[in-house]
Amino acid sequence: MDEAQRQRLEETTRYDSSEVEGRIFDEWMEGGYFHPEADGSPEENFSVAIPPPNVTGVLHMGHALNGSMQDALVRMNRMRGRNTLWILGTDHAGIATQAVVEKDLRKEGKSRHDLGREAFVERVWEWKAEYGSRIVEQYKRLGASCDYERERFTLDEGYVKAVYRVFKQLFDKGYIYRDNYMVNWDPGSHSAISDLEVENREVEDVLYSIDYPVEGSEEVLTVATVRPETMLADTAVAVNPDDERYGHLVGEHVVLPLVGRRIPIIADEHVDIEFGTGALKITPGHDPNDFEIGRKHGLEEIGVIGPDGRMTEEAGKYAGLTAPEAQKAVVEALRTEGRLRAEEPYAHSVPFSHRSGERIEPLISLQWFCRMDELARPAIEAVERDEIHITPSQWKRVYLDWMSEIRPWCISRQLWWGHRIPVWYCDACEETIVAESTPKRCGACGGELRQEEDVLDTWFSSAIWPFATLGWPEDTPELRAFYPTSFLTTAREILFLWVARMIMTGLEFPGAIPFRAVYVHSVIQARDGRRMSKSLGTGIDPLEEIDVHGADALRFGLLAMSSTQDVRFSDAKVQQGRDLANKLWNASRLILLNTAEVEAAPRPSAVEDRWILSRLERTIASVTEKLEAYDFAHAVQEAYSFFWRDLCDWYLEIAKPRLYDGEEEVSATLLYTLERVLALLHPTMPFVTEEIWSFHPSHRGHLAVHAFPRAEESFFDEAAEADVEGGIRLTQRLRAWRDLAGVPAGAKLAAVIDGVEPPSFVSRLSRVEFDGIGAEPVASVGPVRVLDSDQLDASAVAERLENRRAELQAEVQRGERKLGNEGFVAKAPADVVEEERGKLERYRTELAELS
RNA sequence: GGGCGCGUAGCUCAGUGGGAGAGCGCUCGCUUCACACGCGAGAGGUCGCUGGUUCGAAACCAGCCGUGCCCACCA
Repeated sequence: MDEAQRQRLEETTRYDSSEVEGRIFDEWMEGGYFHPEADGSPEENFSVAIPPPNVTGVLHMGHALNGSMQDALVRMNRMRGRNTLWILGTDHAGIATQAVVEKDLRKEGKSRHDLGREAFVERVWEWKAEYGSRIVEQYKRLGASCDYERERFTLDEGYVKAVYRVFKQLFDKGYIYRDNYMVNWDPGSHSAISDLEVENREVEDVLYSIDYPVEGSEEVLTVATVRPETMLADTAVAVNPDDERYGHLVGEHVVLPLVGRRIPIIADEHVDIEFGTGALKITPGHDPNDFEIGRKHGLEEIGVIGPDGRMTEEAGKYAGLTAPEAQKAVVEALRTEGRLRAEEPYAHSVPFSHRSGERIEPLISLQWFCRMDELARPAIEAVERDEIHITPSQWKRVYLDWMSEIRPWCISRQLWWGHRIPVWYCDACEETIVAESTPKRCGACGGELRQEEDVLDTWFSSAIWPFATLGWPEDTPELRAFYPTSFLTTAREILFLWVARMIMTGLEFPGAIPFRAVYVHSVIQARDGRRMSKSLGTGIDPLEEIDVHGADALRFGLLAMSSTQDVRFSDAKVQQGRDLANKLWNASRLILLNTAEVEAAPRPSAVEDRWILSRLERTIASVTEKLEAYDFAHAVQEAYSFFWRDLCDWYLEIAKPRLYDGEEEVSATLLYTLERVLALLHPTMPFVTEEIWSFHPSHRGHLAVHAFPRAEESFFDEAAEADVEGGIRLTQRLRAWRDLAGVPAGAKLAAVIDGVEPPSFVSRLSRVEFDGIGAEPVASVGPVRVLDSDQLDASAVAERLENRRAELQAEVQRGERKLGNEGFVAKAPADVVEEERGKLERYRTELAELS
């Protein structure tokens, strides 16, 4: 520490994160600490693939929490000397990004169709170049020690190669196929989406009962529906085969009102006899259940609603109306014809697009699918056998349950931004070619080729993130050094969407699990318990928190508030983090500005030195263990408690006289303790610890690459802990006694010791002199007999005495009752009984002394 | 409909078989020479309800009430 540094330390009584963080981050980058060479094996190295944020995204609280957790483990392992890679990148986020750019275009009064595909995609790339690095910069603000030199993007040239290789191989294996099938059509993004991108919401609809006349009979079949407009596409009415009411009608026909089409009455066990009238209209073209039933019975599939959400030509006179308009018109027409038997409010859950928020329109369309069952099998085994360990453990069950019922995945999207599906069609000979790079002409007939228009689901490319980012399918040094990665932290909402798929592709392609452990973290809710969301206005911006309180404060706060269950965002915890950073700074000032010029080393010369070293090493052991078990909340709170309570409140106060005397032993011990505390806290609070480290006499390189402490068990010292903690308790009791007896804060009390001499600090910290003479004892606090003086308020002392007596009597009663219970004495473990006896003895003795 | 959670101090949360904890807030007292983003001392809880198991339950079991999330094709 030079003169300038000393001066800065002396003058700065408050830690200012905003002055420090940018500077420190630059130093780390210049040091190149986050950019490892691709050496060594995955077993000895440590690597993490960041869940790639959307390129359109801005850092939200989920990223901040997830990043804080990953960085804590990444930094700890880097400090342990492991070759550590935290790979970062962004996801092209097909729908989201396309939507952003289309919105821009609309402001210019244009649509993507005005530009044409090529120009539009070009435009998205321009947008990406300008805004795509925003979130990466925001991760830097958090202090995330990612390898920013290896940043990847899911549409990088190399990444596209990986995606195409995967597509081709899955196609060749027969897993990927094209089919006319019912899909979730999202009218908002104008694309099919997968089952996982659909969310069900409770909706108040109207349930309409409609009479369908039975052909050649006076009977009617009444069906119930919330979507009467789809009746235009009905191709059957189904009843349960066991339904005695309708047995005679199966095989007959009804005449579809408004349409006049003759449709059969069929029997299918899917129909619930109890629901409504027990007759179900079948619309294979617009309902997933009806679709299944229709395929089973070979029914015609009619589509009356088009991809634009409007009625098609098939809908006859309703063509051109939107579905809701058609619904109104159909209901009106049915009413006029007297076919509408009933309408009643009906609450049920309805699928909505997770992307656009619009109500899903089930449609039959020609899409690409991927069969998942074969891919799932090894992915199930890997988790069952704990080759991939999921924490908290209940998510293992959830994962396995979902995987065991996995269904085909619709992987095509009717978008322009994304990986265009590597399939080419020859119109001349109807050949379909799947290739990893663009073929020139049709291999069969030499004809012109036309590429599939659709792109792949964004999650198809994120599914290969852990190995595609390392250069697969090439055999790169990165892949050899860092795959499989060490662990993955994630929000549970993408357990299926992403995590499960990475496991499947990892096992299928590189042939190994993508990570050894998965940690599912809590969701941080808004302060009021609602979910944080932009649309609700409940979001809390992590960058604002960083601006105001510092990245360290936010990181500490998020880790401290995290849990295995969802938690509400706690400003208090962030503030606790900020206070901790400030306290670290000031405790360090006390130490660094007052220690003698000695080497940092454990040099205990008093019982309190042995105590603090014991507590330090125990804390290191415990915090490390908790970090490794992903128990971040307890890890940081335990470190906090050791530093603030043990080190600052007690040890520093006890050690001050020796420190000011320039004693070498205490200086060495303090510098040693500080060094280890800084290193221990660095993974969670990297900035403030790095900044303080630059003033520490042991400082050589940066703390980011300094050794992480390993607990020295030889310093564990139960005897010293018992002595000092006894002294602490006595000090606290004396202080409390003074306070309650009305003694002025600054006054010194006279007393004598009756019994074992307490540790020497007790007298100073409690402001009680133990060499009093003359006056009469007026009270006992443990072994201390407080002597009478004019500092004492006689009535307060008497009251205090009376209160204590009452307390003790209650305690004695409790003990006697417990030990008088024969069952307890006979059945409780001996040590528990012994402890009870000891306590009772002590309380009786003290009570006797008071009388 | 199935599954998984949660209900502990005013607030946010720990605690999983032997006398209720933390942070914040609150009260009282401190310009004590690192820090008022501080120091010292306090108040505050029949651990959702009812039964059960146990010598002993906040914790284990059952039921109920309240609440959240995930999955699911009853129109």
